[in-house]
Amino acid sequence: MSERIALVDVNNFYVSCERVFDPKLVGRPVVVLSNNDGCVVARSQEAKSLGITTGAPFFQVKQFMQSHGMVVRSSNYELYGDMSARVMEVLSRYGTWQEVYSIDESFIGVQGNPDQLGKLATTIRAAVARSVGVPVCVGVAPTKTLAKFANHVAKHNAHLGGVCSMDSMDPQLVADIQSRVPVTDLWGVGSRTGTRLAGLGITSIADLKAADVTDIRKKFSVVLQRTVLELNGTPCIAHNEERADKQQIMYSRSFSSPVRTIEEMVEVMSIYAQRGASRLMNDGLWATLLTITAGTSRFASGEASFPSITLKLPAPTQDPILLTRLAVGAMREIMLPGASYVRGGVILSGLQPEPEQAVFGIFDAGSDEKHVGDVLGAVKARFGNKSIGLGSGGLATEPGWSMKRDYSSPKFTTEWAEIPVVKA
DNA sequence: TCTGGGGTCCTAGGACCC
DNA sequence: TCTGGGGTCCTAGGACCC
Repeated sequence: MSERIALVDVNNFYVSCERVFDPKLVGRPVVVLSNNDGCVVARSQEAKSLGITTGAPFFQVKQFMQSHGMVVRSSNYELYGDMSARVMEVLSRYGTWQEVYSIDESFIGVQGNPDQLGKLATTIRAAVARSVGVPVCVGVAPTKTLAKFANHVAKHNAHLGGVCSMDSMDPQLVADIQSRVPVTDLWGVGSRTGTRLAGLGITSIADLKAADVTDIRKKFSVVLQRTVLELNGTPCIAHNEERADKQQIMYSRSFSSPVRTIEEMVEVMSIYAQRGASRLMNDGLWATLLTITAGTSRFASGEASFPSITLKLPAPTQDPILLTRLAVGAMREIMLPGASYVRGGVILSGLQPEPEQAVFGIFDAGSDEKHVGDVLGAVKARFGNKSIGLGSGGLATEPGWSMKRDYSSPKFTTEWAEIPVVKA
């Protein structure tokens, strides 16, 4: 009986979600695009085989995709979020603890001898397929870093049937694989660190595993030191079973057409600040810092401008009126009129639970202004997000810069009007 | 013409205090 | 002319992740 960690993740998650509701997509090359239909963020195996890369700008590969009969979808985060919750619920039944690590993957604590662990991994895979309908891979190992690695092995070796439990593997085979897989494929080693490691002759996972930990600590960081320890079987990355409280809430989007005037940017900030305030209320959090940002395209030749400023709020708040007023006022000051902004954002940080003394708006009274937020929230919950808003945030028609989603699938699971109809 | 969004953790350096 | 040392808190920026 040993304690082990399983890392379960959904294969090509967004594409797999689309396929659940549109089985015609099975077996075909499919890609899902980022917000604003900007670039490719998810690809089916068939699309990967045709050479489509993650992050490829859509406009560059559009022709190629059409000529190969690829299916394109805009991202549908409501659908993916709902499907994610279903997968996580199933996984929670199989672990002694669970840490939801991202929208499509979760660590869970598992126990057993090598034989039992292998069977459990297969059982989990079948359970998710049966109750949610998406394919997963399972990696089982003594540490998180190794569980990630095992998952990687499961994914890249079809004959393993989507599971890989390190306890059942021949150690020599593990060593062979680790000497072939580049160190940058490892969880926690990105391209920057990879370049520096290469300078020291460390290019494979096996090289890093054999490196001197104190030397790594000195030359790099405690983060990479932990990775080396974990590769050698010593768990040292803590699990956060209960969701750690959020540290920040960000609402940031690129625009479908550039924003150049103060009037339009005021509209953007007004809407984004109100979205941020709604999220604060949903999460029961109050912000003490407000950051606003905007940016011109990094790919354009025109005048570059990246205005950004952080304001200390007078007291913890979630008030949409105050946040809107401050965001709009600050942006007026720092933006460069005439520059072609392609994105903007509002970040709320210094988050905390309900404070004893909160500030509500520009008046001193308090209760009435708190009321405004509550009423906005209630109306949105009942009639939808676009039903009400303050100032420019209440525009009934979409502004010219708002997000483009030309290839969206319906909200199959979260919108009554869009639930699929089954005819028997 | 058109290149995503939302997070986390760690570190270095400055301000401030005794 | 000489000009400590140690601690905490905060922030900006780097690196990474999906």
